[in-house]
Amino acid sequence: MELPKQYDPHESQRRWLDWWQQHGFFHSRPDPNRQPFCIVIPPPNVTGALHLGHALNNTLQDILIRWRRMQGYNAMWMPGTDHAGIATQAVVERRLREEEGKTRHDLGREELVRRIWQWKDQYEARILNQLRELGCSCDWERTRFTLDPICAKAVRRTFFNFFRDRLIFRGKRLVNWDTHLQTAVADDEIFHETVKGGFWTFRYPVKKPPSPSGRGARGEGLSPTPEPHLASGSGSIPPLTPTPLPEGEGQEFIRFSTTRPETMLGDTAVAVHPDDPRYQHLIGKQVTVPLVGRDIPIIADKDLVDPTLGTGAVKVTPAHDPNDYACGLRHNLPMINILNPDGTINANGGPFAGLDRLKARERVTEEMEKLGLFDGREDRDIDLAHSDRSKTPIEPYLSDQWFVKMAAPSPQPLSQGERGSEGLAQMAMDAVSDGRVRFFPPRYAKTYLDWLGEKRDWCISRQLWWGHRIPVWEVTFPHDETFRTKIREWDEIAEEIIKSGAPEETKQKLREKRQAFFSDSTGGLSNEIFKRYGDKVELQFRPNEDGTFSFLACVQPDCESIERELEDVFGFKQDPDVLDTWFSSALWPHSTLGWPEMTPELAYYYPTSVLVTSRGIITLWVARMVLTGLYNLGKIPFQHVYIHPTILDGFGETMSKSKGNGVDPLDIIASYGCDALRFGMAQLATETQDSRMPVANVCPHCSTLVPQKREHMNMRTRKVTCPSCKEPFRPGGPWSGEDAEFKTAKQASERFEAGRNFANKIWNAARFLLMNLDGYTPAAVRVQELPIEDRWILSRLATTTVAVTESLEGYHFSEAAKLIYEFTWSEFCDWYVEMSKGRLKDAAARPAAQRILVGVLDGIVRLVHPIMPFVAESLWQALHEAAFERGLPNPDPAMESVVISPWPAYPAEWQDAAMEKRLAHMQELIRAVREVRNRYMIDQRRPLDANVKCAPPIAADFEQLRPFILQLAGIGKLELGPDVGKPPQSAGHVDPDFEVFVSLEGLIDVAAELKRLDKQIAEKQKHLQSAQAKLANSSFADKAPPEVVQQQRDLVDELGKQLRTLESNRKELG
RNA sequence: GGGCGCUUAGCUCAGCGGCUAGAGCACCUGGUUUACACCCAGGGGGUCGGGGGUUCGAAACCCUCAGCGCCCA
Repeated sequence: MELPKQYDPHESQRRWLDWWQQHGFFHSRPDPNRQPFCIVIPPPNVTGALHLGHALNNTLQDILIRWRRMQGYNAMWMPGTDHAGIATQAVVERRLREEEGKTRHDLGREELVRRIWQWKDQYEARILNQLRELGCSCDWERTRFTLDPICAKAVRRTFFNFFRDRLIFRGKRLVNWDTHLQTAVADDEIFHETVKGGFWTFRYPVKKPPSPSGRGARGEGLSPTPEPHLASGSGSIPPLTPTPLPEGEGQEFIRFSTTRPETMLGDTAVAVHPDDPRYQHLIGKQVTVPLVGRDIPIIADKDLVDPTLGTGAVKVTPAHDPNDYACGLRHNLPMINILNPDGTINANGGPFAGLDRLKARERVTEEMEKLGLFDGREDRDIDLAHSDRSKTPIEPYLSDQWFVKMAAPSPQPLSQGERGSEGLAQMAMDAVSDGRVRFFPPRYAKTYLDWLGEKRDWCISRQLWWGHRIPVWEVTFPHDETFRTKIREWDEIAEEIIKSGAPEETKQKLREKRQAFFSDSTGGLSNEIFKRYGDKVELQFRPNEDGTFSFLACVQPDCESIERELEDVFGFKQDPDVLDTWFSSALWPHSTLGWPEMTPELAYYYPTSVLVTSRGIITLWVARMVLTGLYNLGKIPFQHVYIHPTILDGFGETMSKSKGNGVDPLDIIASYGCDALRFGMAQLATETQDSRMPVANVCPHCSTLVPQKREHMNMRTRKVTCPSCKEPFRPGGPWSGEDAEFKTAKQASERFEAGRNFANKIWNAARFLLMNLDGYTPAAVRVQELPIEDRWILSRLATTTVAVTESLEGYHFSEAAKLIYEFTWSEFCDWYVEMSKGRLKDAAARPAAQRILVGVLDGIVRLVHPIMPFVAESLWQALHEAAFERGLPNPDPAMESVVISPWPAYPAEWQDAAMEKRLAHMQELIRAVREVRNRYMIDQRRPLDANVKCAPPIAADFEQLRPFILQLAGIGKLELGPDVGKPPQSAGHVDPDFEVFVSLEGLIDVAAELKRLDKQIAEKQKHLQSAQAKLANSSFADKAPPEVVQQQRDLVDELGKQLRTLESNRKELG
């Protein structure tokens, strides 16, 4: 049997992808007799195609899955995709704008969502295909999507339970508001950019007789969390009539600076540092906000104010700045919202209402100047938050949002999950602190714990149309004092009960109390709802800012008829918002397995074994999966979290399709093959955080790699001239469509050459074997009976196998790849295969040599399979023909596919360090002779004579290895032994255990040889001196471990000996 | 501002208290020996970012400075 000369990765990919699939090797079923190993994929966004970052993430998962499958685990890799709410909607909306000039409002909710589903179908297919092409051994039959009915049910159930347990609430909160898209965006959906701005200084007049204000009363306190006092609408704040300024001497002012003058319209305090002597006398006094005529207090706040900055006084706008917001909560300040959702000033801005905020900024400044209260402006660079989606500046904005409570006492009696009196965040922190969930590398646990430790409530609502719609229906009632009191009473009772008591009993009590309340209240509606739907509907009450009240009804999953009745019969309306994408992703490890149904899959595979992801989403995703897993099931979602590096481009920038530096894995596969891509991915998975991957454009005319330059990114360059063939092309990037004039380059990176070459190397090693397997007979191998070279390679194989296994256990993918590469290339191919060539021609030695060759190659193919499955399968199948029964130490009929073959493990006693040293002597000897031959440019075919002076045991080894030494070093006559002399004209090499002299009669260049010897002597002397200096240092001998001291002594002896030899050689020459 | 990292050969990276600091690519020399030129043999190339400290001993540990990246404010 003969293989082609070169490995063809594409042919291999074509053959095995379908074949694996047809044989169902990737499908797993629950089997109580086997141990599961399960990974859920981090579901890629359907926003766009995968890039190399995904290739890395998924290759590593596949390596783990394939390896564990070989180890006999029942391995299951759950695939799927994520709907990626805002990102996907934004992409579709942008296309709508560009291609049809329409907005989402032109289409309407239903039609827009339909279009996004179309987009999703297209990209989901593309993504899943990319994963298949990467060789991912996912259990494809189980593929899920975060918006599919199975996942939706889990979302509904979780939301309902949270709602029932009072862990979800609606409140006014300061959010990152995208005025362009008119939605709140999460913290991770914004980026900071320094822009040119200003720093204005103003002054407010201090009122003389400080008037006690009635403002600042507490909120109603009916909501599970205290709400800040909300003041919006002209009813609750003083009239917007500019007050005439106090005249005359003695008028005091307080000066402050701001980067956003328009926010003065919403100021509700001025803060100073409590210890600042300049302002002591002003604390507690009032100032007037001139433009709106509002009196506000001067307060002391040590957290908000840094007395060393600016004037030491700070205006406080709680509704429009995060720090001010916190201050407002501390001091119970009113929160005045001055913005409309589109970023224009609302009615609270009085005369400025209707102006865009930037226009208002100018106008406010002008008006203040007219009043003589403007003290100048300076230029300043401002670090401004921008929306990732619309690229417009973010406004901190007070709006209605839904939240999950992170710190509240978790009312466990009502939930099915784990007990945790400290709240959801603490529960998730404990799982990592006590080691139930382990991070690899461990330092990433800090990111997780620090973030959860802040226990910030999780804003889960998004003003979008694409996503899981919030399952809450609302109906509003007018203000009614009796009703209000009743509700408060009921609410207090409910609170009290939730905080204490045993599960079932409590639930029952709560039902009774509620029943009692409903039956005698004016809430005939709620009474009716409760009677009709029981616990299918969870009702809550909420006082609104305007004095009205709302019923909020959360409906259990699978109750569509109830939802319809609520709307049609009772006049409820569903909340228009959808849930944050991360809400559904947070459930991924159990929703994909069928929760809330207790499916066989959930019982068997959960908790999963390991989660593989990048550090960017430890907080957003990993933490929340742990949290919901514990809440919903009382169990962690995964035992290990492996965090892999982030791939950056050659300039150290993160890869992204929009920049044009994000490489499509299919481009790499096209250039180098999938095995090469995967090997490259494994290679760069070290413990570092980032890995650079310089990107090149592949010239579409001549395939030359043209390095990407910064100016090629972001579609800034349309034409590049190939330096090799001089033809023009367009560099790779986020272009929409083809260019009429220039072909567009694919992208590549030479870092994948190593993998391509390695695949070819293994291929050719196998090719060599297969050409020499005639007459192969399987037989058990008894290591004691083998010659030195066989024992050496088996020792190396056994040692490598253990090391590879340990590397994978510790998620050291790069180490595993390196070990397999070095063993295969530098030991098996470079030495063992070379040594075998003679033996294969020797009828007596041939059968044993064949067995070892086949056995070792079989081991290599298995070891490399998780990383390079295609070449592994090709060779596995090729071996079937010539050596169906194979394996060490006892041959067995081979498995149908390498995918299901057992992971190698060899007898520990095969590992023999002494044997490895003995062969290393031979390698050193051969290298020395080759070096002399190269240096003197002696023809490869001309035999050289060599004398080797060494102790008898070493000579005995060399004697055994004589045929290999002659063959590999090209030696004609070889003298061995302790009494062997140095030929008169010769070049040599001094090793601690032997000296070798190559006879160079008639060839020697005495001057060159002297020069070389002098260099060697100088090196040895330098080394000897440093070793002697160490020993001369008395504290070294005293404090260093004895074996280290002895090591140095031996080194000094050895170097002395070598020096004497070198010097005598020199003397003979000179 | 806080945190996590990074800075080692021309490039991309290993090494993370003790042999003369390594690999791949690139570079130089020589090679059509029927496994492989995606190859073989050999070679050159680094005061391990700067400074200070701990230690018998530091690329590695600590401090500090400079530069870079990311995350959180």
